[in-house]
Amino acid sequence: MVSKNQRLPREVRERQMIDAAVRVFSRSGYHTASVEDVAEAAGISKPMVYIYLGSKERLFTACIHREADRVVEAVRAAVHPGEPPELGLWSALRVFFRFVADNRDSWAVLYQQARAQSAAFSKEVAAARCRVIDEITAMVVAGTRLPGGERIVSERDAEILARIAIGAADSLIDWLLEHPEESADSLVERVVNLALVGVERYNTGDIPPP
Amino acid sequence: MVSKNQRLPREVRERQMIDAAVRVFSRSGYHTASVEDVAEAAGISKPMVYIYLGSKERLFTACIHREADRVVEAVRAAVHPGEPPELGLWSALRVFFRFVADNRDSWAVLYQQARAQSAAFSKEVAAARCRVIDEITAMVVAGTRLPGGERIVSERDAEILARIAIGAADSLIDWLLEHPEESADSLVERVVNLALVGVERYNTGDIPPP
Amino acid sequence: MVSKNQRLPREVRERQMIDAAVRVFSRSGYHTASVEDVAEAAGISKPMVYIYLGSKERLFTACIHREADRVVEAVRAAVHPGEPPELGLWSALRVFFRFVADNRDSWAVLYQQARAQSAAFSKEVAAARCRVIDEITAMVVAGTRLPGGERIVSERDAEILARIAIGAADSLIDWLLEHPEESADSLVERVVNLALVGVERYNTGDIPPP
Amino acid sequence: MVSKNQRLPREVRERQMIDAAVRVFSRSGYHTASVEDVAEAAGISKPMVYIYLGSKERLFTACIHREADRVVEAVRAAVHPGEPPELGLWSALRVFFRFVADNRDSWAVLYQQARAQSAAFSKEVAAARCRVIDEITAMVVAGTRLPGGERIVSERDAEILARIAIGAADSLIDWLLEHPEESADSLVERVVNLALVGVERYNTGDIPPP
DNA sequence: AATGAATGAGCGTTCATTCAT
DNA sequence: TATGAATGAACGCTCATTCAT
Repeated sequence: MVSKNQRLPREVRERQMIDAAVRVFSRSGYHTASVEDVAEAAGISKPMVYIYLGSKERLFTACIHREADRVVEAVRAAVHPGEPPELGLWSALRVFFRFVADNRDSWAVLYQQARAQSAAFSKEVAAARCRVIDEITAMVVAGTRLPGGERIVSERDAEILARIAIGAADSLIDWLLEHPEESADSLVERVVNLALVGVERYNTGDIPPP
Repeated sequence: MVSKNQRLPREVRERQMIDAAVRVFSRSGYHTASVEDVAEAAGISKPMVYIYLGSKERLFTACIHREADRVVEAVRAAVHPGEPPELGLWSALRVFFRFVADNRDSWAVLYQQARAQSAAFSKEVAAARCRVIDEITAMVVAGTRLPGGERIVSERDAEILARIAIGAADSLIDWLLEHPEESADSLVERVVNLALVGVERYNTGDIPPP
Repeated sequence: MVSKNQRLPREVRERQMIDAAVRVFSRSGYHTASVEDVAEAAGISKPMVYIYLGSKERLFTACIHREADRVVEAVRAAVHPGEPPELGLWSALRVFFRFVADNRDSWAVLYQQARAQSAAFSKEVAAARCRVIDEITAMVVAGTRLPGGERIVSERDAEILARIAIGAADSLIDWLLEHPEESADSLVERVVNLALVGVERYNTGDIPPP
Repeated sequence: MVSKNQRLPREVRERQMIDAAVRVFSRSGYHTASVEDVAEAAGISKPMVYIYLGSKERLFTACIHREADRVVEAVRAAVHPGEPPELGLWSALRVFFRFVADNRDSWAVLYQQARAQSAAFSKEVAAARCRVIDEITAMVVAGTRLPGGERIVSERDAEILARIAIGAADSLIDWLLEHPEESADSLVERVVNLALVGVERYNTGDIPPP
């Protein structure tokens, strides 16, 4: 660990703190984790957290903001403008799943911890979470447009699909943890295949439309 | 409000407490809610909670157990033995979605709160949550069997489908809260239609297999 | 254990309670023991204690009174009026030691517990303890009178001797507990012999008067 | 009173706390005294006690350790290596009595409070108390050796003598409290004289060997 | 810039005590 | 007579937060 009492530029210190906070909040939960725990994990003293971030709540908010930025960025980077939209939808979903699988701490803070706290906890937290949802929705909208540009799913349905994707990703993370022999990619493969199986069965008349 | 200091049999009081606890834990989160809050919501004094349930943790565990029982029971009741399995799958899923939508507090405690607390919080809580997942998995397994009895999805894939259903239901609950004009049933309708749209597009070649 | 809900005369119930209380207070200490513990040990319900004794403090006081009576009685019974006083002193001391050794719970409540509570705990407790001290003092006074009736130790010195006897008995009880192979009688034998050794050494000049 | 919120080095504060705790525990008893009481007596706030000492039990243990050190040190300092053992015994006893008389709070905590708590309270407390007993026993052993070096009392009897000394000192402290006109020294004088009286009477045949 | 020292406020828990039956 | 049901009050302990250096 780095030696104590180092003078570091504010920006660096702040990143250290948020890194530590994401890790700690993810593993212990927002309330169980103490500010002391975070400071210790960041290798600094408690008052530093207050000097830089102001309060535990603001520290948590900062975590949410940064992690929301990271997901949004990852998803955006996966949608290539020139690409045929359908492929874009699938590859973007793959990127999103992979992000969730590869950044469990980030996701746990952003999604599970943020939701478990009282809804009125912070308007800002809700807003940041919304940005992620909106981004995924936008991705779905883009990916479900026909080549000609017409929509085949309404805005509202796109939202629903986005939520399903998010919920599925969140829920499957637990499953991944319990099955270490699977990877994020193999999981996506399975999900896609399952969709195709469904399609097949409809085609063959195995499944009657409900 | 009923007059205080009523002498009620233990069984009744205990149910009142758990009812109140589910409500309070769901809205404030496990750590934010104090035992006093729960007692007040149940119309009794704090020591009663300890006399009957022993500790905050045991109170929470009791909530999880009871709510897990309720979901499992609801899903089981929806699977009718004589029915063709495919219909069974759809109707059972519908029942599950409706349960989640109609019992937001129960679900929030059972799923969101239970997950947000550190995994080591209580073995029992994890076990109770598992029972729900297993039940849904069993339902999916039953519903994805061909009429002849052969399986078309592996055990593992059935688990994945169950998780997707759970995650989707959980995630869509937020969406329902933000769209009060929709009902659980109309939501399920949308989800089913979206699935069919996907099928259509595959059939027409709009969507290439990924 | 006796069957519950028996109607017993007050006197009997009260004795049961005090018996139980002495046992419980002695083993757990006054504050650590709860009224519930005492009630349970007596095979009755908590409110009974309050109906009969009124409060925890009064229950404790009752214990002290009864046990003080018992010591006083035991010591008195050991002092036979006709007996030459010197023999009386020794035999009474022996009786006192034996009582302490044979009634550890009583003594622990009467002496150790009563002293450890704040001095202002109860005037009555102090008074009851005083009765024991006074009784032992009287015994010492009687035992240190010359055959002719003249005193060889002052009232004040008799008090001191009594205190020494009490303190020694109390302190040696621990020693007895740690040496189960010794009995109260063998211990008294040792103490007496030690006194004689001291005398011998004075006589032979081994020990210079301090 | 000193102004609040003084920043003092840990070592100093810790001593203040233990000083206050000894005083408070001695006067109110371990259970009756609250940590708040101790904090107040030390002129600090409650959390400080926990930051430095960790728990009420550890605070009490710290008191026992420190006071045991003090008695042991006092007794050791009184035994001068060159001195003839017999004189050593008497002077060391005198020092011990004086210590007990001059440090009533210390003694009450070390002996009375420590004993009144359930034996299972803390192994450490029992161990610390043992150190005192052992020290006094060693002193008695040293003081009852003949000039030539031979023993005249067995190890076991030395232990008994030590217990008697301790018990007598403890018991006589109450007597001293009730007779403020006496001092520790005058009390020791009385005790020694009483021993001599006994010797005289044996010599003159007034007291028959029991 | 950085931290050891310090505290106000609150929570989980217990217990002596009372009420209603 | 006897008890299950119920509570007010207090205590041990923690933690977010601030002050003084």
